[in-house]
Amino acid sequence: MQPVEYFAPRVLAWFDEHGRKNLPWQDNKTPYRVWISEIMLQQTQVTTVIPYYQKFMTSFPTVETLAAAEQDEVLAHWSGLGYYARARNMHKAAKRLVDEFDSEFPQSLEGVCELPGIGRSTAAAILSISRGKQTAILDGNVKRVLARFHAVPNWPGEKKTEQAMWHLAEAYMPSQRCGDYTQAMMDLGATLCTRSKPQCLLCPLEADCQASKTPDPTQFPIRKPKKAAKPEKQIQMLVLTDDEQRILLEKRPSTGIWGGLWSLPELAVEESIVLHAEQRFVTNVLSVTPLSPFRHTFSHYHLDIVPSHVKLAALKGVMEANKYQWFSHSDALTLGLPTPVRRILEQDLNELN
DNA sequence: AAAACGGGGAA
DNA sequence: TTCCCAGTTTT
Repeated sequence: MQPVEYFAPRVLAWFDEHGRKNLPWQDNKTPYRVWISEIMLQQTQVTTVIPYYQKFMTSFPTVETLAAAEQDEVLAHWSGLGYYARARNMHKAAKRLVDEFDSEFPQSLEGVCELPGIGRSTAAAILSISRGKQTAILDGNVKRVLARFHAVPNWPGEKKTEQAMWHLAEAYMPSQRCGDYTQAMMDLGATLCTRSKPQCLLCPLEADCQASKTPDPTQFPIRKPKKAAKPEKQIQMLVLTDDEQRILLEKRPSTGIWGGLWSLPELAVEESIVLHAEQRFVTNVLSVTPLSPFRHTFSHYHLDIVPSHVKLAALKGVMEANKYQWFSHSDALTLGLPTPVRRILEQDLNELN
């Protein structure tokens, strides 16, 4: 592998040849103009940002004009870009700059990071591009370039990994042409070292890029570990009715899933409805009619519900007080019911009457 | 349908 | 400190 000091010159030479240098925010690179562009570019592609940026700069050419504007007016200029909290943060930061910093952008990374909506990477981009400071960025583009160059074996979302990547980013940051280097790294990630279909053959770093030596460089950065597939559970639910079309509901325990709500009696899918119901409710089953099964998804598992409509003869035994109760169909729908239970009752009405 | 994105704010 | 979210695009 080539020494660290070869990295930036290659990137800069590529930038001189292929980088973008005529974007609206690339002339008159004041901290204010770079700041606005970086905030807009955080969430949106260059081609979308350009017209927004131009209109924004026409309306708010300076930090003073932005600070003096009404929030509604600022948000109107943001309309369509999304993440509106960032426009609000930006407006707040503009007021703070004018009121507390005499309209001057801070010189230090720490100072810039104090402003709402500006974190370490955005602060570094502003200072390197507008003031030539040697401050490294680590945005999504740079993370991808570095993760591939070193074939980083861990997910960059882990704080340990991200910390290591910050060290890499700072190690490669040159002391000259800092702004061009920042822009070059963003361009490299955006145009060559893309998430899918990277153009490794055109990349100035290809010779020493560890990922490019693997069969599939797009395996880097390592993807976020997807949380384990949700388990699947199955349950039968019974719409038990008596000779007056009333429905038997069961009050659930106050803790756990659907705590305190009224629900339908349940049984395992492999159990016989007739045997189970006749034993549990000490009566005779007159008929069983299947309703449509469906899936209900919780945050942590899928529940496949197999509902049936069951007509019972008069109850012979006494049931636990308060736990079970008969309700007319319309009364039942006024209760606190879990969503799938409400769905079954509505379905029951449609399919049987 | 799910991941990515950079920072804020809740836990 | 660490975790989760916003709102849209991309895959």
